[in-house]
Amino acid sequence: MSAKQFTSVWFREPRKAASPGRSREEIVAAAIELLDQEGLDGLSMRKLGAKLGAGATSLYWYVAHKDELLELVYDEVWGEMTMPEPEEVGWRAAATALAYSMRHVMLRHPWSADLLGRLPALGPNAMRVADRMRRMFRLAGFEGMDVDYAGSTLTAYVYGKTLPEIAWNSAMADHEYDADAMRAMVARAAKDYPDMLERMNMDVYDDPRAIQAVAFDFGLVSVLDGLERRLAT
Amino acid sequence: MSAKQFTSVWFREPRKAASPGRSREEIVAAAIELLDQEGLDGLSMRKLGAKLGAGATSLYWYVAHKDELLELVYDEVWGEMTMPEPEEVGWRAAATALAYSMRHVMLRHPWSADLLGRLPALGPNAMRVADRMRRMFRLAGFEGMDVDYAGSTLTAYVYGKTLPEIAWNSAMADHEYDADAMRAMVARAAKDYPDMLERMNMDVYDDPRAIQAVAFDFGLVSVLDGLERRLAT
DNA sequence: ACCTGAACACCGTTCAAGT
DNA sequence: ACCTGAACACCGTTCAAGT
Repeated sequence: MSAKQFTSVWFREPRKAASPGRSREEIVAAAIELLDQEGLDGLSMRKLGAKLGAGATSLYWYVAHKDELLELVYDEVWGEMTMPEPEEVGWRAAATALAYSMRHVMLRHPWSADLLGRLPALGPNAMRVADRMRRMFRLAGFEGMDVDYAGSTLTAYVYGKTLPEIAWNSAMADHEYDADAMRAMVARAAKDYPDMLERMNMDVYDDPRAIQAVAFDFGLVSVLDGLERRLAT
Repeated sequence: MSAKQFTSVWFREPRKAASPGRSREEIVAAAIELLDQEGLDGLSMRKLGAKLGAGATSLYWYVAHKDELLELVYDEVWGEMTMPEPEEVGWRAAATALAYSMRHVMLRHPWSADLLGRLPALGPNAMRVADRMRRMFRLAGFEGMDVDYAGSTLTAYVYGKTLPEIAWNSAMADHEYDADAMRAMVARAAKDYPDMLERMNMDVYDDPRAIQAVAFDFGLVSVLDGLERRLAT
């Protein structure tokens, strides 16, 4: 119906670059600070304006709407992801390092989980990582579209695994954590499934963070093994 | 700080079950209808009340807050996921079927992507799927915590892969899709990376849905191969 | 060129009051 | 037991007006 073309912040020239007023950089930095402190719900145009000592709506001069601001902020997240040059360490070590870096950046900025996979990743930092990842998988031996497929398999795993971790962490941060109470609750939900109840006796609920770390590595190794297997055939 | 215990709709008795007034089932059904029509942003307590011919705030008698309503709705999503009995078809066929079913349910209810991984999955339908998945991976040969790890590897992949698909689809639905314009835009973003530009000539942008389907299968096979490899060692 | 304030059309949630 | 309406404290965004 709507004839609007798809667009993105990255395709609009920023308003005059430098000059007197506020800059995009300043706004983005303040936004990230607010996000780290208060989460995604804590970022409102009004609060951000106030933080910058500006009127509630003055940000609309720099940014067409809130989503553009989020696109900007989102690319900063990509900027924090680090990864060795695949040519130097080999593809598998590079892939492992990238996966861990993605996970740590997400855990450090829990709000980023709500942006990942939802916003177009067309900023310069996202591009840099995407390029490195492509080179990594070509080095491994993938060709044509398989390079893309391998890349999205890896990122899908990392993302899909880390997001629930973040949700769990934040639910736990908002509440008093009590391993036994938790166990009792889950046991109640699982009461009809003897096979699930067996899990209750394990130490899953005593040190959830440690378990999460082991689980992440287990899956990562599996995914990389699976990709490696495709190269062999 | 807050001493509140973690809780969930599933741990509060529903208000008197049957009886005259509205029922949870009725409310949940209306909520899903609204969600399918207007997406997550389209679901407000006021609109849902109106749809049920009730005052804006009468829903608060059935549900403590909006998140509880979402937990209820979320479990319906799990209820739509189908999966053969692993004992009958073998673990790998069952895992493949489950993965595809998850993907299809998510694509059918795009709003569910915002709930998956974010809300605790403690409802009866979620439990049923979780139990079947556990039995599936035990049948495969996993033991102890590895059963969990294998399960969360699979769901992480499906979820992490499908969510960006949904975001892409909805961005495209809101805009006029033009393969060449899209190509030009991405090319511009990738201008510094010759390796990425090479991709532009492929047919990625001509039939995105078909490519997504192939990509999903590629990754799924890889993940299952990787899990299978762990069993061998 | 940059910023402001008022205004519009929304939210979720609480709560005293009604039947 | 169930539902209502008014009220509170918020949202994103538009826009005419100011400097």
